[in-house]
Amino acid sequence: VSTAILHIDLDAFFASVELLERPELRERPVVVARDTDRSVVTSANYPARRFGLRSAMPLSQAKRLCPRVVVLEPHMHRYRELSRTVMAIFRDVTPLVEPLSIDEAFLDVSGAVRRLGRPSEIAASIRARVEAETRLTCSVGVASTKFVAKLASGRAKPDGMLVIEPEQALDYLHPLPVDALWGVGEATRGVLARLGIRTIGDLAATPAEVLRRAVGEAAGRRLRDLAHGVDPRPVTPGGEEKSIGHETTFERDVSDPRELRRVLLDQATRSARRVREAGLLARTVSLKLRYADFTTVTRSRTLTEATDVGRRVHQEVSELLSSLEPLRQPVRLIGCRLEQLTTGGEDAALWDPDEDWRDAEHAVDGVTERFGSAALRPASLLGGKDRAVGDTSRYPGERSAGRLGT
DNA sequence: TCTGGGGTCCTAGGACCC
DNA sequence: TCTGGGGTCCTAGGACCC
Repeated sequence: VSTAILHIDLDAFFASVELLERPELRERPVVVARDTDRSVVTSANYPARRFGLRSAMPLSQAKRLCPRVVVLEPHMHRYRELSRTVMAIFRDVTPLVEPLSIDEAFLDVSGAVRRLGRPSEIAASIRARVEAETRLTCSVGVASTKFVAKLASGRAKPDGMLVIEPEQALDYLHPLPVDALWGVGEATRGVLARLGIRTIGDLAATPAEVLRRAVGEAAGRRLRDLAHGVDPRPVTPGGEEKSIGHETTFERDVSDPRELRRVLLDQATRSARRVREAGLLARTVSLKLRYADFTTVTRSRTLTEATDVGRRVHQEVSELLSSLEPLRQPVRLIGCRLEQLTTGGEDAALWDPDEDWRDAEHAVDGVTERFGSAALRPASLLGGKDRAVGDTSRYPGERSAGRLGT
């Protein structure tokens, strides 16, 4: 086994991208977040981290900890664009690139060693290229397994590199707290702590059966393996997405069912469009609701016939909402997700999203996208065309369709 | 402190099939 | 007539990651 897996992670990615255009703010504490009462920090630069600001922290708390913090609005399209640039640099080195998220990836460079030198040299040249072409810094962990490489890149931050040779791995791992492991968060850490398991070394010394009872079959085995430095997962590029969806947290809790269905229509339309653009169809539609007290419920339904039509999705998700009515509390968040994506949708390359008038159902999606849900009132645009499709005379709030499981 | 939005994976129970 | 065990699908919920 060679030490040829790289984990590369852009440093404070969103904040760094914003600072490209606001260099005068570099030394000041900066976070990226939508500036609303219920926002959380999505990225904090290093000066902000000195005040204890972290991503996922409520913005209100961040402002309390650091009143002079500068809040910058996110620009997802820029991040996506720079992400593509950086991933392309990685793919120049090897086709074995597995993006983990918008700002990090695993690379298996074992096949590039003869051509490009030792993994640490490859890592150094990638770091130089990323900085030269994007003015962003990244950190690289080099190891013989994915999870040790990921731990190493975290340790190398910011703007650094750390190589962990296979024979050093266990000495490196065992003193670390259990939640350093990928897949151990707050809940699992609590469960393990009650068993006296605090470090990865403790974990390695725990009998498999004890672990299985504590955290379940799959997690138990995985934790034990990782604690022994065992991680056979290969770097695998690509992979189809398994679900597509959108969710919205309201600035103020909402009780009005018409308002909820308006938001659902927008989410259903956008989700279905993304499914179409991927040339896929969705078999399962699911609704997510978070009440004022933060309890969250989901309802889902698997269709007999997969769909990529926004109106169809909206109809399902609206009926799922009906099954929860009357709502026990005002709603804080609502979301719509499409799962069980299958191929068989029309090839996205064959149609132009702006000319999506192949049939009346997709036409309805097009109208919704262009003119908003108000355009769907039978009186305005769609009366005749709509009825031609059948069963689409409903619009948000018109009726409460409680019919399920037919 | 008071909790976003995008996801993935796992568990558990029940239905159903062989 | 009563009962086994394994596998898959569906649904709901939850942990976790960035």
